[in-house]
Amino acid sequence: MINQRQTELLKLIVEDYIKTARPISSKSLCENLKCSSATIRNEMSILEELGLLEKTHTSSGRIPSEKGYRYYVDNIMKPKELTGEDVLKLQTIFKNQSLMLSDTIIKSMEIISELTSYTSVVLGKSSKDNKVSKVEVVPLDENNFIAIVVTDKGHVEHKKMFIKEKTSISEIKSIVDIINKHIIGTPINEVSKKLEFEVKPIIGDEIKQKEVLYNAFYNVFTDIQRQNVKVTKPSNMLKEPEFDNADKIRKILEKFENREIINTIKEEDDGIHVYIGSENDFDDDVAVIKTKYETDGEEGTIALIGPKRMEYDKVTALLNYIKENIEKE
Amino acid sequence: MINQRQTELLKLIVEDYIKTARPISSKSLCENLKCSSATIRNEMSILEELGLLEKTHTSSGRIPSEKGYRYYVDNIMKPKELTGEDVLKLQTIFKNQSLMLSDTIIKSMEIISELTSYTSVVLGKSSKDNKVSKVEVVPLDENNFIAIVVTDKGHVEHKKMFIKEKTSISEIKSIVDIINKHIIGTPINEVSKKLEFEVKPIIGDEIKQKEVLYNAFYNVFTDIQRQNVKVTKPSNMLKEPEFDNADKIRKILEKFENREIINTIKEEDDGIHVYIGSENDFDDDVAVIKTKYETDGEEGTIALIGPKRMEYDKVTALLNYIKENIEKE
DNA sequence: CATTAGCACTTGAAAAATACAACTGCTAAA
DNA sequence: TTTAGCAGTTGTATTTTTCAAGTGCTAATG
Repeated sequence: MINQRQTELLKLIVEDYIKTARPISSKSLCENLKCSSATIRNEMSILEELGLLEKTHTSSGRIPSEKGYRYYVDNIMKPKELTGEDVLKLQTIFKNQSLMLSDTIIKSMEIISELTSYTSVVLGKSSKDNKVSKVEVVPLDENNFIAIVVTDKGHVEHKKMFIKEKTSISEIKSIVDIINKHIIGTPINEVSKKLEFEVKPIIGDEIKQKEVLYNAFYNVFTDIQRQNVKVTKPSNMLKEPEFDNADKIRKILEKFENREIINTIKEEDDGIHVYIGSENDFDDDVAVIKTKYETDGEEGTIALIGPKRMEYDKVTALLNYIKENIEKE
Repeated sequence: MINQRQTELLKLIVEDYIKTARPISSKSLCENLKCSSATIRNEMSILEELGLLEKTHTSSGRIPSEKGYRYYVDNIMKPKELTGEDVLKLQTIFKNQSLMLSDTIIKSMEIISELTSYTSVVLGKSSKDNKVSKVEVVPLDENNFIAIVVTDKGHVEHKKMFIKEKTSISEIKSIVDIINKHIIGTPINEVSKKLEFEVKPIIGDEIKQKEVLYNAFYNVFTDIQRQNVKVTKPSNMLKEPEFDNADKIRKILEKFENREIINTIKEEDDGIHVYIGSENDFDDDVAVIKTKYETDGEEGTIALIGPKRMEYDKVTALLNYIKENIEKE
């Protein structure tokens, strides 16, 4: 454990460094801590010994180490009170009742990205609460059809079907009727099973093109549960001075463009989690703050990505606010 | 006009510079042009006088000027023959008949982006060929409904409607029936007009919540004609050495993230067009090659964005191939 | 007249040298 | 325990040096 003054010192250094991105000297903290620079230097070297501070070179001021940030986040920082202005901006999104939930989430995360000038990520998909409430086929011509599925939570998905042999709409209709009969009211995560074991056998007897049709619907149902990824403004966070290097920017950009890395954002635990530097898959200078959300019809993860030198208190408060508002809807 | 040898010289310099990104010296071209470096220097200074070549400093080799690239593109370059391998990759997309047209376009442009390591942009929207073929409302609860519109070319759009007063599905149905009666078969660009002058008056007499319902549908129809933007891998082109500078990368990145700039990609003229350096809105070191496409149900622009030092011959050939394949579908 | 050899000259890039400001660590005194 | 004072360290910015890679020009050549 570190003492009162050391805690205060660490707090000052972290918060000052977050603001300025420059190593903090002992002299600059005299006023705040009401003691001489020499005293502060003594305390600093203790914190350095503990691995909470680092120097960029022998005679430089101190910066927080990864462990220092972690200590700050876990033990020192308090979530920041949101400003009225910020709340107002977010409320205009949450109050708009004709937005679909998934759009509300995306829009609110875009706002956070703007408020913090970091980068936001939303990983969302329809949850298993969704039950199929309508299955429909619209013919385009004799070979092409559109399959549409709607769930009771308002998720709509569609897919084109191409059937080699000319097919009458009545043939299709009869299949859709069968599917409707068996599938309506089924939670989407159970649809595949039902399709396989209840619908397929029946269709098999009736229609020749069963395979294509069956597959088309199978795909629509799969798509409904697809992870949706939305990344906002990578350039935002890349403006921070730690990324003032073409190669570093390119490396991070590629990660944003790479679905696999983005999928590692997915959060399984409840609560708001902070991943600092080596704790995340982006870069040692990057921090990720994320939280799972789970609500009627939609679930996923929202995350903010920025420099390790992130305004943790503000971001934590904002994410929490969004999570609560999403989940109470 | 420039003579035979000067043309050959300009061609060699442009193509060599595109490959290497280094100024081209007179000596390095001796073998190709079968004359001494002094002769080449003489020719070079003529081309420089004409504004087709530039030096990076007094004693450097030559690089093409913007005008030099333009001359190369307009008068020297011939579209490159595509390799069998490239064609094969693209054909697997075009032959997949269960892809919707808009997905085919996006996927094929992703492939081009990969083949060239530049960045591709697709600006697409459903064309006015689309006629409304089905309008439907699915109820979620007493206050919320999903409005769905399908066109005869297979475009599907949906929107959530929130209605303050509890509304029975039969009330809604009657409106949908009216809309269906008047709107089916109408080209989407005429729907707003019809909605305003034919449907609105009738609804006004029948239902109290007309405003909200009417607006919801109005919005769905508007959305169907919305410009869709798809940008692939900005990081691709930013790997080129001319962008080896954090600030330059950030500037260009922002343009990619800014819808307004992206919308300037839109091309009105037929054919394949090249915009070099100051001719485009991105950066003096950037070139944009784009072409309009227009096909049954979908229209828009496809573009490739890369360094001014772009493989114009290859990109032109690829874009042309895509355009032709889209339009013959 | 077009071409070329030869050479002086220019320049950027890389490496080395210099100067300086901003810190720290340590010692000894309060 | 705190602090004043000072020697010592290091990065950064600036200047200097060196060097290779080119060019432009002149005069000779076919």
